[in-house]
Amino acid sequence: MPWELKSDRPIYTQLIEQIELMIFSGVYPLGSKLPSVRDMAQEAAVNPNTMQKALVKLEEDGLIITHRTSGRSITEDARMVEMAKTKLAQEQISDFLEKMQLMGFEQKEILTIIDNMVKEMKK
Amino acid sequence: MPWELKSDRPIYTQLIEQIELMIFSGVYPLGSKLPSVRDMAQEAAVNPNTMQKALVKLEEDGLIITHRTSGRSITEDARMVEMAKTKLAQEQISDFLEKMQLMGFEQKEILTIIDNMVKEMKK
DNA sequence: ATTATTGTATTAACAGCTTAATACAATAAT
DNA sequence: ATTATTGTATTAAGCTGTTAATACAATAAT
Repeated sequence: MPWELKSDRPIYTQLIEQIELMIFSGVYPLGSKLPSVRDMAQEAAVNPNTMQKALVKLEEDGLIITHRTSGRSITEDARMVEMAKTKLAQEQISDFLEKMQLMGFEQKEILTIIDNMVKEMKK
Repeated sequence: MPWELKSDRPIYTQLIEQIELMIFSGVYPLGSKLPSVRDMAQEAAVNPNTMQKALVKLEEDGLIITHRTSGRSITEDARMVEMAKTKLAQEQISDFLEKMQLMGFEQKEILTIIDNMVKEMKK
């Protein structure tokens, strides 16, 4: 998964989101060790300070543990990860539904549209 | 519809999005006159320059027409509005589905979740 | 013990967004 | 004709995000 960074939003927030996704989807398994700030920064082609900022936030959220001089690792608390994942999913869904309704789509319409798109993707 | 402006993204982009929604949903009907930049800025509690920036972009996209000294109005080209609306909707849906899949949800799961949420909303 | 690697902190510079205060140009309203 | 309203442009200031270059502190590796 290449790092996809656009310029329309702060980079560090995008880093946070993408690292979250990698945790949720198991790219970084529970308890696994993360690369160093410098390595992750280089891989994402951003400044170490920017990556640092993202990692600090993820630590505040409890998804990442910092071991002062031996790097960082993903938390081993599966419940915490699951909760964060569920919360994000619900936000995604409600934001999406709200916006579609603001655009004037009926709930029934929305379901139909998604249904069709999912069928398309299965092909 | 109160203006909802967060500080995590440029305000002018949020203004663009919200005005688009108002056009798509008919709050501003086709051909109708928009308030002046100054009035809209005051209503949204932003600087006139910021509102101006958003309106200029909407004009570039063809959704708004500028009448040099007598204000702006929504385009009367229903086809153009419909196309912009469809394009936005498709972006919303594909972004949403992509993110849910990155989080590790199966397509079937996603449909079920949305189905349930829509049923919830109907109550 | 020494070295390398880790996270962390600091300072400076630059760019973009936002606000503020004006000013100008065109024209609708009077 | 005059006035008011419209969009537009300019300049300055402040803030945040980003990069860059360094330095420090703690400790794992040797």
